Amino acid sequence: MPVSCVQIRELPQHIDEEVVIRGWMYNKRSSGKIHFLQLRDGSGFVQAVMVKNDVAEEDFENAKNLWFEACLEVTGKVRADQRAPSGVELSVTALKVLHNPTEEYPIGKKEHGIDFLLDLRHLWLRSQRQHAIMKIREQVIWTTREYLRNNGFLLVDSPIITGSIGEGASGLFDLDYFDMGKAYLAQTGQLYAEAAAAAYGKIYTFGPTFRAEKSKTRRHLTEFWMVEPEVAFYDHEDNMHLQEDLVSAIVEQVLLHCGKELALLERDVEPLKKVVPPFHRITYDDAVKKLHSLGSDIRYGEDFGNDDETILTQQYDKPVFVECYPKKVKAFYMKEHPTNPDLVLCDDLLAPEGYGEIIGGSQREDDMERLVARIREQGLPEESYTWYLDLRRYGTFIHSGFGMGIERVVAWICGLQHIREAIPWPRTIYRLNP
RNA sequence: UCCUCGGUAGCUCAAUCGGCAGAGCGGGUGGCUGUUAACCACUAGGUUCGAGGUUCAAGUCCUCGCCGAGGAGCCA
Repeated sequence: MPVSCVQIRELPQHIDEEVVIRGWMYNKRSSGKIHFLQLRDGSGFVQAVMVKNDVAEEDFENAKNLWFEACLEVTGKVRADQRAPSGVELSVTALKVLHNPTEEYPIGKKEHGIDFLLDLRHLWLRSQRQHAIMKIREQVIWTTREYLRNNGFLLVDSPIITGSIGEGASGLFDLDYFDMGKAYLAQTGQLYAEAAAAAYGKIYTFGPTFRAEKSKTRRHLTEFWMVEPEVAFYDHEDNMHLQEDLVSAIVEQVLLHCGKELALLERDVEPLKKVVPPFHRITYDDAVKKLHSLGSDIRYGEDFGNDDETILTQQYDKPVFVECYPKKVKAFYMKEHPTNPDLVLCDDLLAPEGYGEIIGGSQREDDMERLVARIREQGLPEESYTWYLDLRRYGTFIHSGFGMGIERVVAWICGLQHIREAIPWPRTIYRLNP
């Protein structure tokens, strides 16, 4: 019977069988007459044990000369072993070296600095830690899509190259677009999402967005992924329900499917287990009062600084909504508060443990007159918004939506120090490669 | 754009008051049949980011520049 090629993940189903696995050797320990080859194939990790007397002399000699990250095809018998972290080991019977590097692998077994690792991001992704983060990122995205699909949302992606501007002229990347002048990389899909909501009711966009702001913090990337649901006939209240439901579903599914990854990241899961609806709520007005009592010098009418966000989230054991900000610090499309014209019907969702804002949402202004007034107030070019105003001209409707930053959610759930580990190829103001 | 900190071996970092530039990991050689960031012995490895200055003497002090990190602002 020919020996079958299997993935490392499947090894427990092949105990006492002889199999072939293909992968990379990420570490090796060796005695004079026994080699321990640590192998990785993307599906899992396993130790291949090579005993001198059990293999051809040439194979044993070849193993001795392997460099880290050598690509191997290993034949061996699968053996249950309590000493192995995964419970199985491979007793090697034959070794085929598919590629043995001739240079030292630059990423060592001890710690490295962040700059060095980011320069080697293409190799760094091979590490167990980065693999765990990518797995959780995938779970976050998958659950988001699944949740929205199961709840009747239609995916209607927005363009990445746009002619008109989104929320304002600042922070946009521009490029030359044939003979049509400047085009811009989208910083939000929201205006398009509103058009899609008028067409199909419950929709969402999901894609990369771009901010050219020179932000230099652990919460910022110049390119990041955002999911933006937009729902016809949802008001501010419905909107927040949707947000807490979605975030809770994401955390629940990560806890359910990514226990190993969270453990590898040494993430304390107790705070995550508390992430169930309803989330805490506080109005902007009350939040300012609370911050004052906690020693902040924030002035009423200002947006929160990062310190304020951190102080505020430390008061709660799960995510907290901050509602109804002053109109003048928020975007033009947010709906005016029904009883206080100085406020808007919006919410920021702040993640606990100091992570801060992961969602920004609002009910949208559906009144044509007020919306035009707001565009003029903020000095925005009215002519850029003609199609957007059509949404108020033809069957205007109550609607709400929000944007959730995927990397910020991943960074929070994984307990990362910096958002740049939450995306495969981070783009920051000083980093364009790899 | 602003504030703070940093740049020393391939990597992570030491180097006291300005007084012989070091360790761990990685590399090389040898040893070891159960290692878990394996261990033990030996060994090679340096334009101390760059330019200028002070000094008998500069990794260390001064000036300028380059690069990076953290934070502020802005935001998801």
